[in-house]
Formats: sequence, C-alpha cells, structure tokens
Amino acid sequence: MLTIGKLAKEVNIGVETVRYYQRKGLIKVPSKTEGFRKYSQDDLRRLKFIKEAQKAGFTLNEIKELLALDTSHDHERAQQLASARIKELDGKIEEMQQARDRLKALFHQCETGDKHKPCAILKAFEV
Amino acid sequence: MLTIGKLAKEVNIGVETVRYYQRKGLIKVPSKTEGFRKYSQDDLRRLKFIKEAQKAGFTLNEIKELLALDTSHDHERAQQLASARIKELDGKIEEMQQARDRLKALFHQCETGDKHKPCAILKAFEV
DNA sequence: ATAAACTCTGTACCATGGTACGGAGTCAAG
DNA sequence: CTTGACTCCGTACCATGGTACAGAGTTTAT
Repeated sequence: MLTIGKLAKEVNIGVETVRYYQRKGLIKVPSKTEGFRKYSQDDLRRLKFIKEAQKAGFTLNEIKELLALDTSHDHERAQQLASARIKELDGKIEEMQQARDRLKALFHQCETGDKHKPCAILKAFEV
Repeated sequence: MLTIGKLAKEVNIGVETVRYYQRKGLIKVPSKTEGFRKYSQDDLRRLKFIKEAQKAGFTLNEIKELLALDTSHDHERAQQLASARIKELDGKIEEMQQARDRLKALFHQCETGDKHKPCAILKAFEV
C-alpha cells in the first residue's frame, strides 16, 4: 500500500499527474477511510500501463478505453484501436517527412546561395 | 483593399483566425479611419507566408520570427531556425516510427494469436 | 510535542492553434 | 430606408496533457 507520492515516484511522474488521471477517469480514487488515501499494486500496474501505452502513441482517451478492454479480452476492439492509431501515425509521419524534406532543400539552397540575395528559406514562403 | 472577411477567404481561413494572428502579433491591425478596417495586398502576402511556413512545420512563434527576418535578409538566423526545425522534425519522426512499429508488431501478434488468451496489444502494456 | 514533510481539495494556469458568441456598429442592395 | 450581411471588440471556450498553488489537515521523525 502506497501514498500518492510513493505511487507517483514509482512510475516517475508527478503527484499532480496522478490526480489528473483520476480526474480524467483513467484511474480510480481509492476511498479514504481515515487520513490519506492508500494505493494498491493494481493502481501501480495501471499507471505503468498508461506510460507504456503513451509510448505507443495512444492518447489518454484511447488509453482509457484500452484499460477498460484490458479486463474483457476483446481482441476485435483492441485491434480496431491499434489499427486506427497506426493509420494516424503513418499519416503524421508522412506529413512530417514532407515538411522536413522541404526544409532541408531550402536550407541547402540558402547555404549555397548568394549572401546578398533574399534567403531561399524565407523566399519559399512568399507564394 | 480588402475587408477582413475577403482577406480571410482569399487564404481560406476563418475571420477569427486572422484576428487570432493579430492578437499574437503575426500581422498588424490596420488603423481604422472610419467604418471597417482595410487590409492590403501586403497583409494577404503575410497570411500566405504563414500558411506556407506552417506546412513546413513551423510553429506560429517561429513564423513570427521568420516574418521579422523576412525584411532583414538575415540568412544566418533563417538557417538556424530551419535547422532547429529539421532536428525537431527528425526526432519526432523517429519517435512516431518506433511507436508505429511497436504497434504493428503487436497487431500482428494479436491477429495470429489464440482468441481466448489475453490480447497481445493489451498485454504489451502490462509491464 | 513540535516541526518538517507529505496529502487533500478546489481551482487556476501553461502552451498550442484556434473557434464561438454577444451586442453594437456599419455598409450595400433592393 | 430598411433589411441582411458583414465588422468590431472583448471575452470565453475547445482539446491535449499536464503543472501550480493556497489553505487546510495528517503523518512521521526528532
């Protein structure tokens, strides 16, 4: 049994973050019999789950659903969520790659261009 | 000379967005002699610049600086901003690729696994 | 027994890029 | 000359993922 501070430290997040997850409904608020609230190993596991799922790019709302699924063995829904996330990630990756390639080209032009003419990076945005 | 509505329509953004850029100091608020404010071709160019720079992944604050640079021919600073942005983009792209690859692997495991055992996608987050 | 350290609760604030709305004023077409 | 469309201005709100803080209570160590 842990206090909120110890719990937070275990997963290396702030106490305020734990409370934020509680407000969002990702983790429950343990009932307080007296003094401070006590957190269980289960709460710890859930926080770890959240951290891991964040690494896979899920939003907190998606993670909330994943946590609910966690007890239900619903493969279908988990797959749906995963593939939606994969699609989103693919889209964003491509956007960012395009942005990067654009910029790299501009950077090169600016670097090799005349120092006294308008900069290619800046000119590029003047459609 | 354009009213704010026509200006916004020209670049296909909302009137509220134009005002938001004004509040942020990206574009100036034309002085109002009488009636409605009048916007020039220069304002239009700046809005187009903003849109283009956003496509390259710059934030509004960065764009604000780029706009200031635009008149000064400061190649150095433009290059600094561009290469910082490139680095940021590279970092984010890699993060997202990792997230996607993780998820794809999990998806495959879940798909090919036993329907009655806990789902690989969900299990993966239970560290 | 007292002070430091922690917790509880509610609420406000941060960045980011906008969107929405109310009430008044203004402009243009019929 | 009125009506509808647009503008002005301030302010509040949206999602996202937190962070901060005040004032009270509790726990723990010395």
